[in-house]
Amino acid sequence: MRLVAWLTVPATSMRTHMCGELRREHIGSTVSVCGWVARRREHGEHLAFVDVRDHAGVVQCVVDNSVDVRSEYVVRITGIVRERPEGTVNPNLPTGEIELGECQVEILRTAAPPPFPIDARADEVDENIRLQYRYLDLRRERMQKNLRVRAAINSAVRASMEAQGFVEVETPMLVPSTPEGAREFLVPSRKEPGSFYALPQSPQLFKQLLMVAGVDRYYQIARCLRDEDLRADRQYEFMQLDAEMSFVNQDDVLGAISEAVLAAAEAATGERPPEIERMTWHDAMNRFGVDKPDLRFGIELTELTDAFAATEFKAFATAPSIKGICVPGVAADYGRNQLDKLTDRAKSLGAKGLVWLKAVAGDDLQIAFESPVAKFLSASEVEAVATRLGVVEGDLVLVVADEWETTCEVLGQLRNDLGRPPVHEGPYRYVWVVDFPMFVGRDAETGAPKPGHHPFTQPHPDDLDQLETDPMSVRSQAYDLVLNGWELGSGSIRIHQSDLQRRIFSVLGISEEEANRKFGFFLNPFDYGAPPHGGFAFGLDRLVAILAGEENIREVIAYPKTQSGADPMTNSPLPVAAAQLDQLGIRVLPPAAKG
RNA sequence: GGUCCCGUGGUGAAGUCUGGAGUUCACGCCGGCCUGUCAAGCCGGAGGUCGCGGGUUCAAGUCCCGUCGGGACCGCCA
Repeated sequence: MRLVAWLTVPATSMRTHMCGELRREHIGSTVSVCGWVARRREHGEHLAFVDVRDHAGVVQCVVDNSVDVRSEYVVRITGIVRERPEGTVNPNLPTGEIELGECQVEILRTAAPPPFPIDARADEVDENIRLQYRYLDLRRERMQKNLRVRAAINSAVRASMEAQGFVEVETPMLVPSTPEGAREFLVPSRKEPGSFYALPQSPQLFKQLLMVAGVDRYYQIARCLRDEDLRADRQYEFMQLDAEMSFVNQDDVLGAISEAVLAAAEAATGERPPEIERMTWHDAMNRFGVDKPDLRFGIELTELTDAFAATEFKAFATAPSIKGICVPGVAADYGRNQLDKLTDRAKSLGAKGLVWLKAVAGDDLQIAFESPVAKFLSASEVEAVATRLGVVEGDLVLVVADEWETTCEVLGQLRNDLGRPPVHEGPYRYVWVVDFPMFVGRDAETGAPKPGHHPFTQPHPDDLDQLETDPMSVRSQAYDLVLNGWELGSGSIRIHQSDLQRRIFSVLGISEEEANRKFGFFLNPFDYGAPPHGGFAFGLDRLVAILAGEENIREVIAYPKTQSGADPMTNSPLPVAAAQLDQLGIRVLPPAAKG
């Protein structure tokens, strides 16, 4: 973190320095600082220590105790920087070697006692109260840091994109409602009562049309809005680095976005991460059981299907896919009760069951397993599990047998449950997940394949032949960027050829008439000359949160909403006056009667 | 739409399982003392509709039902 940059704020008519920037080198100079009273320590009639805080830090001011300053008063203090007397240096404070003496105190504004302490203790305060008094919460060092990490990342992203020839174009906030995708926020039209704009869930349409327009490389730090339920990593409103490029292939896009992400990471942490590795979707599922693998820890899924080819254990005998994970050293921590809970968890994730094996010492330095199914396992099967998973005494082995995808998903979730470190721990592990399947699942009614990314994604060139014959095996040119198990964002190479687009619609079971009705406004402009193009968008809130060591994106958003979508500070959302609704031609239904 | 956790002076917690006077602890606040502290110290004080509503009971912060608010997750987020 470039803390130094935060300390150097130009002097104003009221202050010469920031509180937090004063050091030994300033000894002897007369300075003025402005800020909030962080703490006051009184020592008799004529001595008090007042810690004054601004965003750069705190400095101790020695004042006459007759001056009545209290917590969070806004003050301007003029004094002489001097060395602290021997034995009174505070090594815990960057300004701890000096203090301000002979202080003149000017009270710029008195303050009521804050509802919670403006320091690290507020980390424990009910989040609702922090949000209600967000302006006080933001006054704290942690939140000031988060705001500034965010600003540094935004700035680095802009610089990187511009250095690569991207041009920032702003797209509208009032856009048409689109039939597919996330639920939208609607904005009523006053001039056309009954008609509505939508707030953009992303600038997708507009950025692709900028490619048709010949902009070549577009980017925007764009606000996106989705009316879906909120989570630790999801808000109604969030920011994306949105980008689109012409005359490119997948490598070109990944290269450009990698550059911006690495520049952002360097700005936030001071260290440029190594080149971002790539992994196919299939590898990610096979080894980690998720399409957003957290590479900070092991416990990889290990293939066991062939080892049980001739097993007597019925649940394993017929399963298409058998895999296991080995959680090191925790066998003793899991009693029958917790193991039952793990089994329930596996079942709720879709598995038929879960086999657990505790590694214990066997004969001849061999590993043996303590497990309800141990008696069904042959010596060679035990040997295979122990060897392939690298099991040592005290490990807990979990095995799932099911369809390949279910086996992977269940074990992947258990792997995260049992092994995933908190976000602020360990290295940053970026990974591009590529070669996503073109189609995921089938429509329950029509049986047609459903698009994995969106219906305008280019299939993988090697798989074009299978599009009609074996659509589920077709890979797409869609890709995700993942950091420490969080999906930062996704993108794809788009279809710019009308014949290929028609083939995709046909596979999806969308008629030409329906395609025109639903997507014509988007695709017809392509007939005027769409260049080959592709793009990407990633969530800045998530990137900032991880780089700031926060588990929750609310901590890196100045004014976030609660899980129910409310803002405790402004009390929004609120009812509006009837006259306002009349003007918009809107009538609100009474709340539905509860049954 | 669903599952789970939480709600006690301004703040954080204990008390709830096993009902018995608004009880306790820390911080903050107010007043006093205090000339080298630094989350100062010492003495004194004020401050609560135990989220809200209903029920059971001689008696409810505590048990039951409902409801509101907050959080984690599933669904959802092409």
